[in-house]
Amino acid sequence: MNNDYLNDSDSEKENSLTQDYSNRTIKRLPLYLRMLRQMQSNGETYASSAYVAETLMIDPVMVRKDLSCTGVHGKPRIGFLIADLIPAIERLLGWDGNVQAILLGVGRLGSALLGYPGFLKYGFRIAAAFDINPAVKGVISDIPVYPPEKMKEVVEKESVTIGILALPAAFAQEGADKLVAAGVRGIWNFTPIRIVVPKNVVVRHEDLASGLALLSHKVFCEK
Amino acid sequence: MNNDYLNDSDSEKENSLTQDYSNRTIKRLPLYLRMLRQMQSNGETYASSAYVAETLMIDPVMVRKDLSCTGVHGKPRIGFLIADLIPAIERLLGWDGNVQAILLGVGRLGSALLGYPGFLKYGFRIAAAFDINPAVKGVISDIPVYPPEKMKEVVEKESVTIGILALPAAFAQEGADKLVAAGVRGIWNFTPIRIVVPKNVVVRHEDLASGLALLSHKVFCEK
DNA sequence: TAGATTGTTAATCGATTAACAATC
DNA sequence: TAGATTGTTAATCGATTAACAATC
Repeated sequence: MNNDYLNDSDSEKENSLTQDYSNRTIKRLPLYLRMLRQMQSNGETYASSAYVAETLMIDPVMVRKDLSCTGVHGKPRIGFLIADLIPAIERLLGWDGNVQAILLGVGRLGSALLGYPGFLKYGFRIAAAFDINPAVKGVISDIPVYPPEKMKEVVEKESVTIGILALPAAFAQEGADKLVAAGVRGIWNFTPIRIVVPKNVVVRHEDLASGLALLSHKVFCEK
Repeated sequence: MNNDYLNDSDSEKENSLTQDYSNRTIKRLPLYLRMLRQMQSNGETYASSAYVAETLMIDPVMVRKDLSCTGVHGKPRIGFLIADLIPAIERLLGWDGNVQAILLGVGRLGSALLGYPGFLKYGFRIAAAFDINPAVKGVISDIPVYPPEKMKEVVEKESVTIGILALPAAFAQEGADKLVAAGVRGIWNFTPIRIVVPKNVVVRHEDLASGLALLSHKVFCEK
């Protein structure tokens, strides 16, 4: 059974026969990246797994195993060369190029995502946003908002590869279809709907409810 | 090693000796809940695991196993009584009472969360928000915004149990300390910082970067 | 050298999937 | 009864943790 759509689809196989990094490793890489960048801007040259592990509260063995996926080798008694590690992680995440994205649905969540400055750190740029409602046409947070008809044109002109779905649930599948038709290769889905897409399109389902479920279950139902 | 802080801390043990539902099950429960509510509002009485599984694209065996945690028993050839399942899931998630929450940091993400109407479906209510910046004082999306000094007072008066952390990274730990001092029992952390809290406070780290990492790795680095 | 750190292999743990019995 | 569906036990798979060898 295919579980790609779930928020934490850590258990997939598909075409990952040769990869020796797990999904959990991939999810931790941004933590390392953020920390390493900070260390670098503090003037540090090497990072030891013990130090990284303690700061991020992760087991040091896991840190070494995760970092070994980058291909960078640490030096015993010294640690890993930060200047090597950062680009290696970026490459592993596909964050080295300039990834162009578009956003569908400029509601509350959509606007928040448009204004989020962090995406650039991930080599990400939201090239444009789209909304059916003509009232939101214009420019929000320096990003132009167009009607959906212009989607394909923008995707082609700007080489957009990622679509962000922030529509009301009722329009989720319709929006996904439009994104696929326009030619995106990955969809970051913020709706609670499991959208159906062709096999060659990757979907990441970002579900706030599942996170909240875990938190409130632990607070109210345990101990 | 304690991994509670990670976005997908699916591997914890702690005080869950007697529980027979896994973290992954808990994360899936909101999906079932949403679907069952929709079915109920469509006038349906029973839900079969096969139908739920197909709609949500989950293995039917897993659906049955997940639903069995609720204590509700399905009837062979018929399915599960929706009217029993809904309150059972709500109880398992702690979503049956009226959970009061407060939000720290009324920036872009914070405002989006304030305006998100979905929380009420999860039995959640944001009672108040707090921000150091006096300029944002007032009312946003019908929710009052106060200076941090009022936090403890509000937590006590409104029986607040959950704190939502939507501050800039640099103030994350400071904000967490304030939430703990004010008496919340759980923190939903939207900053990329691993905050340190006493053992009796539950933290859920909601990390968009990890989701994006998985998506872009699959799009750009696989196949 | 001694000691700190890396990096790998084996054991364990948790979650999913497969097989199948039970039930209406 | 026959057949569809539930529900449980065993096998498999993936990820973490433990143990320890290798290296500077």
